[in-house]
Amino acid sequence: MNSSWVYRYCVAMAQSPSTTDLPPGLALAWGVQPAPRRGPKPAHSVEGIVATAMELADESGYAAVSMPKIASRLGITANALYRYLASKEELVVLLADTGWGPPDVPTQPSSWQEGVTSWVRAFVARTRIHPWLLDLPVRGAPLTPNLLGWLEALLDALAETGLPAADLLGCATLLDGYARSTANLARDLHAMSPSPTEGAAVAAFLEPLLRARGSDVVADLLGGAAPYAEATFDDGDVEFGLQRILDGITTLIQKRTGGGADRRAGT
Amino acid sequence: MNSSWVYRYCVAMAQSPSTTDLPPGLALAWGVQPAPRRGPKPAHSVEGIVATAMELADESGYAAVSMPKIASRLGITANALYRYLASKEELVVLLADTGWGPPDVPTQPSSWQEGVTSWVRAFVARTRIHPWLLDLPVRGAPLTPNLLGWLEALLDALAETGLPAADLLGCATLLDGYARSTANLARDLHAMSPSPTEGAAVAAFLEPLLRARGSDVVADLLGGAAPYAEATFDDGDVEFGLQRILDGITTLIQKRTGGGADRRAGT
DNA sequence: AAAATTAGTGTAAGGCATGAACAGTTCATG
DNA sequence: CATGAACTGTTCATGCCTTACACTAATTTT
Repeated sequence: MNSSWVYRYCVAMAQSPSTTDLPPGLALAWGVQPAPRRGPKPAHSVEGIVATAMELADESGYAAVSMPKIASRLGITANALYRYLASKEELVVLLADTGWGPPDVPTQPSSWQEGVTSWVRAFVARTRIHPWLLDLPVRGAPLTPNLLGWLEALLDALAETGLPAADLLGCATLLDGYARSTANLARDLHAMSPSPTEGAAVAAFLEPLLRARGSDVVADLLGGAAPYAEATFDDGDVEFGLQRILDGITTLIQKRTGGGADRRAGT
Repeated sequence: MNSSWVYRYCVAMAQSPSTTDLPPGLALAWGVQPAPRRGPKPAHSVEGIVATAMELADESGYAAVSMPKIASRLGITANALYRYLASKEELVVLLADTGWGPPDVPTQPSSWQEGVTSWVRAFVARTRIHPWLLDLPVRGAPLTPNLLGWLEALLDALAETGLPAADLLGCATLLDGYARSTANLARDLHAMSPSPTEGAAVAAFLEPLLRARGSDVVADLLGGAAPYAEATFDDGDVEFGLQRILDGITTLIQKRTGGGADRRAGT
């Protein structure tokens, strides 16, 4: 298993030739002080702009976050924003970091299972507060303080397993992906208004087509879907997959400690 | 564990009052014949439009798929496309179905592990052929033939475990999410040109900051990142997390068969 | 005070999805 | 066979979006 996360760090930085000119938003996110300025005092601040963007996102989703809307809410024109931000992409980076915030997980979990579980729960809870976090077009590695804080928290929890570093990375990637998928699913379900009658209509449309081509398993599910009328995605849904992953990691620990070095990771 | 997938089916259909007017793209995807037309013969077809959109996506990514671009490539104006499609969202649905295509997995795997493994591999392989599949803004349930085909294939493979239906859904959701996350990661890594020297510069920038706030685990990873110079995301990376999930499902099977009914799913 | 630098405005270009009105083509029916 | 309905593709238009450039006004340094 190559260390995929580490890759993302390195690779995403391909554009930054020196430490002084970092990729958009990075220096800002890390609070690097810009050189003292000479002209008129800025009437606004990057923090204020990001906060306004977050307001918009909280109210109407990520699609509503546009430069003109942010600017007009601040009483300036869209172009003025570009005195504070190099591009919208930079805003998105800062928005992600601010939206995620610091990870709120217990620092001293009683077991690695508990630590990982609360991490995943905290992750999903965060996306419930700010659903638009899942819509942010963030590509590449997490490089901002809070995003790295989340990663650190997860790795800290996993470190208690005593697994080698390469395995920790693999597990972190697995869990991060799971948390993200689950949060996405929960968001999708929450976003659509459940209407059992019309859902049944589609089931009636699809079921014969599915049966006709032999997709019986899916057809059965669809047919049996009517009973499940409440569309809430409860914590049990989050828990199920998580439990499988925890069990899988447990098996890995046994393999690593008991089975000796007969197999390399992932095989 | 509520049956999350099934939810998605029902809920997504909330907009379709009757079978005759289905949500955008659904009837088309299922090949429902439209009523015989009277006017002039259409110079183009939905299939052709989707194929052109796929060309554009393959060449320049999903961002390049715009109505004007598709239209100009077909020699018509953008508005003419709306004689074939109700909206861009509909195009995206068809694009997803066409891009994924039928699942190419062995129909008779020798074990459920093998079946699931080849499903995940096929999934990831597909996203390597059409990376833009991961960018499509598809919300809600898979309701098109090929997407349901992929789900069916996964459930078929999982059915060999003998687990109850509710568990199968949970496992399918878990695996689908994993495959998607992994594919996303692989795509991100592949998309960025790896440049170890500059990656090291960022590591040098970040490491002291991370150490200063006590993020030693991440800092160590970052420091040790230099050796990993090749940015390929090999099959081992896909395999690692998959193996954990397979182990987790194995544990679940043991729990379900051996442990009796002392615990409900996911607890 | 003068010069340099910067904040915000106005203008504008180029891109996007999509709506409405319209011209021309073709088919079904009288 | 003719006529009208239906349909395709065009033009015109709206309202978004990001972002580049030139300009004015304010402020700090020299």
